[in-house]
Amino acid sequence: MKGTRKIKDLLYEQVARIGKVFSSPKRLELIELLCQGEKTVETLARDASISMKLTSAHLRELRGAHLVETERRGKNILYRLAGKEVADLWVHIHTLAENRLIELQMELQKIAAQPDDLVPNDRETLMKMARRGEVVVLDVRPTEEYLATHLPFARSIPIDELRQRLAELPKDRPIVAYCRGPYCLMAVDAAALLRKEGFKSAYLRGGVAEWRLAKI
Amino acid sequence: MKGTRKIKDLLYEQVARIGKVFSSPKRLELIELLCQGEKTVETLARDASISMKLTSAHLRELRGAHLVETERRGKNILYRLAGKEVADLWVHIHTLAENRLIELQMELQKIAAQPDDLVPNDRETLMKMARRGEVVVLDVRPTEEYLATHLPFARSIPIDELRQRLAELPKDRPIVAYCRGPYCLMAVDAAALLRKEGFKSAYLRGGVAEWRLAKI
DNA sequence: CGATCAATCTAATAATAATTGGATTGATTA
DNA sequence: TAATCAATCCAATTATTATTAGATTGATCG
Repeated sequence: MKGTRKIKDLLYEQVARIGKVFSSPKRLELIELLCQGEKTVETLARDASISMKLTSAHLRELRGAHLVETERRGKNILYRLAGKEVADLWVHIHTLAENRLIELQMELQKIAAQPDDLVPNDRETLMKMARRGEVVVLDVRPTEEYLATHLPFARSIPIDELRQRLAELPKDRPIVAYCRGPYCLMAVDAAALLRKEGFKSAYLRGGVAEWRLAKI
Repeated sequence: MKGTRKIKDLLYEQVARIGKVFSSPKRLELIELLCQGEKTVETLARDASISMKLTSAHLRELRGAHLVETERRGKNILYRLAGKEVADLWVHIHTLAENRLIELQMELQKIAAQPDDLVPNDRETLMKMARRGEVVVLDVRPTEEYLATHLPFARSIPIDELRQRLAELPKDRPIVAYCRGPYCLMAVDAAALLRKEGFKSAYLRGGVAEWRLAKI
């Protein structure tokens, strides 16, 4: 009742350290990238379109909050998330944002490749269909990310190679593309391309992190 | 692939708006208070030990992110969370913080009233015992908060009145106190007092928000 | 070993956010 | 209607953060 205030301030202060990490757009993007698997600073910088110095500074923050771990591999330093719960929190935060911020909803709607690039709504039936080969689940992320983890039954064709490798895909069954997550846009582009080429295309909004959390 | 960057920045920017709200200790405390039910600015300011102006400013941020709603009631303005998901995210964030930050773990350990003020670990058995009257679940928050929501089978004795009302409690059965959450400390104080007075006391770390989320 | 590369550290500057004081709004009460 | 109260708005002043530049570290490779 008396000296409680100082303790409380200390406790909330600590929790806010975690919150701060999620308060910068760039850091959020880095976290989403790390959800795809471990990466070097260079790769992260390139994928997030920021300088290496700035990337390094942001990663420093992440490390300070114990949300990522590092490991030296030769010349490079690999970063990875310190646990699945970090990916989970990212999903929780962006989900809340999508629920609450009309602005974000509107932006996301604009992105939708085509009104009828239908997003299969129910994961279980999608998996059932994928298992039976009634749909093709297509991972359009870079190969390394596919190798790190991917959805069950997914095939890998990185978005850059898609145009050249269209022949590998069937025209009679729907092709469901996915990428890193709802802000990645590779899957949207892939779906649009496929549709233009006469395939039955669709895409998933989420990536592996969203999928994992939904399964639990 | 081309003008993607601008869109991405916009999207992450939006999500970061939510993250920013959770990046300030004071705002976190306000959120936890709002998890207990709707409150006026004055009440929030008092409970969080900050000036009304500053409280108002922080609440403005919360409102800007659509995480709280307001309603005028006579002279006062009531604030409430805009949805359960907001409380959920608060729980998710502080849980991650407790898992990742050793500093926070240490602080929380220091608080523990007594090594043997055992926290009943399993919610279901606790509820079973409460239903049968084998334990007394005691809500030590202010009465208004108890009225807004409380745990099943809980009795209300605000911490301020506890010393005067000890006679209402049994000495033969354990008394499990709880309050707003792990950073509130009222339950710890209550448990310490009860123990000193010869009761079998314990306390829960979580409050109603933590309980709700765990049940789902 | 000297050169190169990936990444970090340090310090400086630019951009944002927190906090406080003074004036203002909307509702209530004398 | 004037006085009061709760809360907000506005502007100014302080802290904190983000970002960039320059020097430095640790590992590899010729």
